[in-house]
Amino acid sequence: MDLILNHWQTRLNPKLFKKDPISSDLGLRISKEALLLFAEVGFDGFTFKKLAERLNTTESSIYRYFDNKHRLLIYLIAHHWLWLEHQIYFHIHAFSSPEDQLYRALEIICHSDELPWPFEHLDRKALHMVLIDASLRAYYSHEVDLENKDGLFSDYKRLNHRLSVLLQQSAPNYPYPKAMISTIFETVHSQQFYAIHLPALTDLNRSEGQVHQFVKTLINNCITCQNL
Amino acid sequence: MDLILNHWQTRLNPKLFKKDPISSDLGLRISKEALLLFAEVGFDGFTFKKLAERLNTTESSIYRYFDNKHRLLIYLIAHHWLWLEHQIYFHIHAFSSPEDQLYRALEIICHSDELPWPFEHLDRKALHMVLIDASLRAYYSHEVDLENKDGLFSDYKRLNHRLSVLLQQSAPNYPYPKAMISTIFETVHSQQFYAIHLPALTDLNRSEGQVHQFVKTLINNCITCQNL
DNA sequence: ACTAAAGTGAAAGTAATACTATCACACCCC
DNA sequence: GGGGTGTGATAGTATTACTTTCACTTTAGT
Repeated sequence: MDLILNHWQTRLNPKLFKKDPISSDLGLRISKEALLLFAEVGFDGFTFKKLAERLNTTESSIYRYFDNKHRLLIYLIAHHWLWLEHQIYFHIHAFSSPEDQLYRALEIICHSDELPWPFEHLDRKALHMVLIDASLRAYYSHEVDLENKDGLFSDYKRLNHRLSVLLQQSAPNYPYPKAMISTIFETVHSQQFYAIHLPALTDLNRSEGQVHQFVKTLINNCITCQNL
Repeated sequence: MDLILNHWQTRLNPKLFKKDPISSDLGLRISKEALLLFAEVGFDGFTFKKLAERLNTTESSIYRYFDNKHRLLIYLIAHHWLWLEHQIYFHIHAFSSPEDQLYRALEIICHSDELPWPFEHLDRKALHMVLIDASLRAYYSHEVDLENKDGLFSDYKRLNHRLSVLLQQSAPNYPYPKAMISTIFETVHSQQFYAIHLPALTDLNRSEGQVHQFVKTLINNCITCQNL
């Protein structure tokens, strides 16, 4: 397990943390419990103090690992993008056409819940809820530019880029591949958020199958309809 | 001017404020300056104290009008949805087919910058920036459910509903009209956010014309391609 | 012109948050 | 047995998000 952890961990941007959380038992417990706490009380309700109490440790100890709760959130979410990218490239290389690859990628994105999950200390379901409820907080903050400069979003951006390329190859005349892919990533979470909290805004329910159908149609239309 | 203001103001949900901001000079100054401050420092940087200083008044006076900065933000943004809805229905009734109506509505949504603007005390450009930078904060909060119950998002939801109906009429076989419309509303702002802060995620620039092209293609594909 | 009510400003206070700093202790590895 | 590394405990600061109270002024009603 340490091997797996280290393999993935080393691919995370070190600027996400002050001290590598997998380098110690406390670090692992912090990331594990932080994820559960985020899922439970949301981004606004999350404080280092609450987290410290749950772990029978102190705020100062947590601050040794993470600058603030915002970076901690980005750190947790980065695991999702990193793993998603790996799974996508693991599963699509068998397909030869970029189109088939893209559709397979969409399936994986929409059913990420059901994939194997290498980070044993991070609860998959909790991460999924956090992605739905709080992932937008990860980049819609007043520190976006700074954090972007530090490369904190590079995992997400790289994945976005790779899928854009596939879309471009599948639909050479479609002019907005990047915008389409980022829209899809956002949509996958926001539609689930709506399904839970603002159901008037969507016809989808929380089942990922429906979300998958929705975004598949989006892509399908890009590829088959070239009537601009 | 008071007449115009009152006409629109009365259509805003009174739960958005504790005391009607247009009922007094201070109230008007608060909403006016709050908008500018939001645009300047973002949601996180915004405090009632800063606002009070700018207005040469006190925090307690502001609290007489608004419960907290989050509701104040929703209050400001509600003006946009209300006015957008009115403009859309003013401009589309000349068209007979739901399809034409929908396309015209898209134009209006994407070029809302250039519409006349009835709220003289609220800076249109600042509101536009706030929509791009902070509008997601309006509903992605840990109080969504409560605020939704209070009807704070009803203007947005109603607009969403009306356009969904148009889309449904234009593309009777398309199964996800609501999801498509909410995706479009979100996209119009988020793609502009990306263009400014995370340009790797989009091929659009900030010009609303490009955003318009992008979402028009989305709708166009729904209507013309029925290959599900 | 007198009164009551409403609106505002000033000041103080509370609880919580987001940190930072210091020191003592335990442990583990040469 | 000494020197780092990791942790816990305590304390402290600045800021935020509010609430409360009181005094003052303007306004509205008769």
